[in-house]
Amino acid sequence: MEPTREQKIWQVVLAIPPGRVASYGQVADMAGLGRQARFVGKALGKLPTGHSVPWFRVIRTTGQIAFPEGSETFERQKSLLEDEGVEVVNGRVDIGRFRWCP
DNA sequence: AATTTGACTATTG
DNA sequence: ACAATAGCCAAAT
Repeated sequence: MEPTREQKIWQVVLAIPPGRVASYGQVADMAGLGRQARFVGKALGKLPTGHSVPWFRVIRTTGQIAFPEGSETFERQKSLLEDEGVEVVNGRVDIGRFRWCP
Protein backbone atom coordinates (compact mmCIF):
# COMPACT_ATOMS: atom_id res chain seq x y z
CA MET A 1 0.00 0.00 0.00
CA GLU A 2 1.61 3.17 -1.17
CA PRO A 3 0.91 5.84 1.42
CA THR A 4 -0.50 9.00 -0.06
CA ARG A 5 0.54 12.43 1.13
CA GLU A 6 -2.73 12.73 2.94
CA GLN A 7 -1.81 9.80 5.11
CA LYS A 8 1.56 11.33 5.83
CA ILE A 9 -0.25 14.43 7.00
CA TRP A 10 -2.43 12.36 9.31
CA GLN A 11 0.69 10.68 10.62
CA VAL A 12 2.24 14.03 11.48
CA VAL A 13 -0.93 15.32 13.11
CA LEU A 14 -1.08 12.19 15.22
CA ALA A 15 2.42 13.00 16.46
CA ILE A 16 1.42 16.39 17.88
CA PRO A 17 1.69 16.10 21.66
CA PRO A 18 -1.34 16.96 23.81
CA GLY A 19 -1.47 20.54 25.01
CA ARG A 20 0.39 21.72 21.93
CA VAL A 21 -0.71 23.07 18.56
CA ALA A 22 0.87 23.24 15.13
CA SER A 23 0.18 25.39 12.08
CA TYR A 24 -0.97 23.96 8.77
CA GLY A 25 2.26 25.05 7.14
CA GLN A 26 4.29 23.38 9.83
CA VAL A 27 2.41 20.11 9.43
CA ALA A 28 2.88 20.27 5.67
CA ASP A 29 6.58 20.85 6.10
CA MET A 30 6.99 18.01 8.56
CA ALA A 31 5.07 15.69 6.27
CA GLY A 32 7.56 16.49 3.55
CA LEU A 33 5.07 18.45 1.48
CA GLY A 34 6.86 21.76 1.66
CA ARG A 35 4.27 24.49 1.16
CA GLN A 36 1.15 22.43 0.89
CA ALA A 37 -0.46 24.17 3.85
CA ARG A 38 -3.83 24.22 2.09
CA PHE A 39 -3.71 20.56 1.37
CA VAL A 40 -3.40 19.84 5.08
CA GLY A 41 -6.83 21.29 5.71
CA LYS A 42 -8.29 19.30 2.88
CA ALA A 43 -6.70 16.11 4.12
CA LEU A 44 -8.20 16.64 7.55
CA GLY A 45 -11.59 17.25 6.00
CA LYS A 46 -11.39 13.87 4.30
CA LEU A 47 -10.60 11.96 7.46
CA PRO A 48 -12.44 8.64 7.52
CA THR A 49 -15.01 8.00 10.20
CA GLY A 50 -13.63 6.33 13.27
CA HIS A 51 -10.36 8.20 13.01
CA SER A 52 -8.35 9.22 16.06
CA VAL A 53 -6.55 12.14 14.48
CA PRO A 54 -6.28 15.23 16.72
CA TRP A 55 -7.21 17.58 13.91
CA PHE A 56 -8.10 20.22 16.50
CA ARG A 57 -4.41 20.74 17.32
CA VAL A 58 -3.89 22.17 13.86
CA ILE A 59 -4.51 25.89 13.54
CA ARG A 60 -3.37 28.82 11.43
CA THR A 61 0.10 30.23 11.78
CA THR A 62 -1.48 33.34 13.27
CA GLY A 63 -2.90 31.30 16.15
CA GLN A 64 -6.44 31.68 14.87
CA ILE A 65 -8.74 28.75 14.49
CA ALA A 66 -9.50 28.04 10.86
CA PHE A 67 -13.29 28.26 11.25
CA PRO A 68 -15.71 31.14 11.66
CA GLU A 69 -16.20 31.97 15.29
CA GLY A 70 -19.53 30.64 16.53
CA SER A 71 -19.77 27.75 14.11
CA GLU A 72 -20.26 24.32 15.54
CA THR A 73 -16.92 23.09 14.28
CA PHE A 74 -15.22 26.07 15.86
CA GLU A 75 -16.79 25.42 19.22
CA ARG A 76 -15.83 21.76 19.13
CA GLN A 77 -12.21 22.59 18.37
CA LYS A 78 -12.11 25.26 21.05
CA SER A 79 -13.48 22.88 23.67
CA LEU A 80 -11.05 20.13 22.79
CA LEU A 81 -8.10 22.50 22.96
CA GLU A 82 -9.12 24.01 26.27
CA ASP A 83 -9.63 20.52 27.60
CA GLU A 84 -5.94 19.92 26.97
CA GLY A 85 -4.92 23.14 28.65
CA VAL A 86 -4.58 25.33 25.56
CA GLU A 87 -5.99 28.81 26.13
CA VAL A 88 -8.34 30.04 23.42
CA VAL A 89 -9.26 33.70 23.59
CA ASN A 90 -11.29 35.46 20.91
CA GLY A 91 -10.93 32.44 18.68
CA ARG A 92 -7.17 32.63 19.00
CA VAL A 93 -4.46 30.58 20.66
CA ASP A 94 -1.35 31.99 22.27
CA ILE A 95 0.86 30.63 19.55
CA GLY A 96 3.93 31.96 21.30
CA ARG A 97 3.44 29.55 24.19
CA PHE A 98 1.54 26.61 22.73
CA ARG A 99 3.19 26.13 19.37
CA TRP A 100 4.70 22.69 19.05
CA CYS A 101 8.10 23.78 17.67
CA PRO A 102 8.72 27.53 18.09
C1' DA B 1 -6.25 15.07 -19.75
C1' DA B 2 -7.63 19.63 -18.22
C1' DT B 3 -9.84 22.45 -14.81
C1' DT B 4 -11.42 23.54 -10.31
C1' DT B 5 -10.89 23.52 -5.44
C1' DG B 6 -9.17 24.44 -0.89
C1' DA B 7 -9.82 23.90 7.61
C1' DC B 8 -3.23 28.25 4.08
C1' DT B 9 0.53 31.86 4.11
C1' DA B 10 3.33 35.79 2.85
C1' DT B 11 3.15 40.22 0.90
C1' DT B 12 1.28 44.63 -0.10
C1' DG B 13 -1.42 48.99 0.42
C1' DA C 1 -4.00 46.54 12.86
C1' DC C 2 -6.78 45.07 8.75
C1' DA C 3 -8.36 43.94 3.71
C1' DA C 4 -7.08 42.53 -0.70
C1' DT C 5 -3.79 39.73 -3.84
C1' DA C 6 -0.80 36.29 -5.35
C1' DG C 7 1.40 31.92 -4.88
C1' DC C 8 1.14 27.20 -3.64
C1' DC C 9 0.23 22.11 -5.44
C1' DA C 10 -2.07 17.43 -4.55
C1' DA C 11 -6.68 15.53 -5.15
C1' DA C 12 -11.31 15.45 -6.88
C1' DT C 13 -14.35 16.11 -10.77
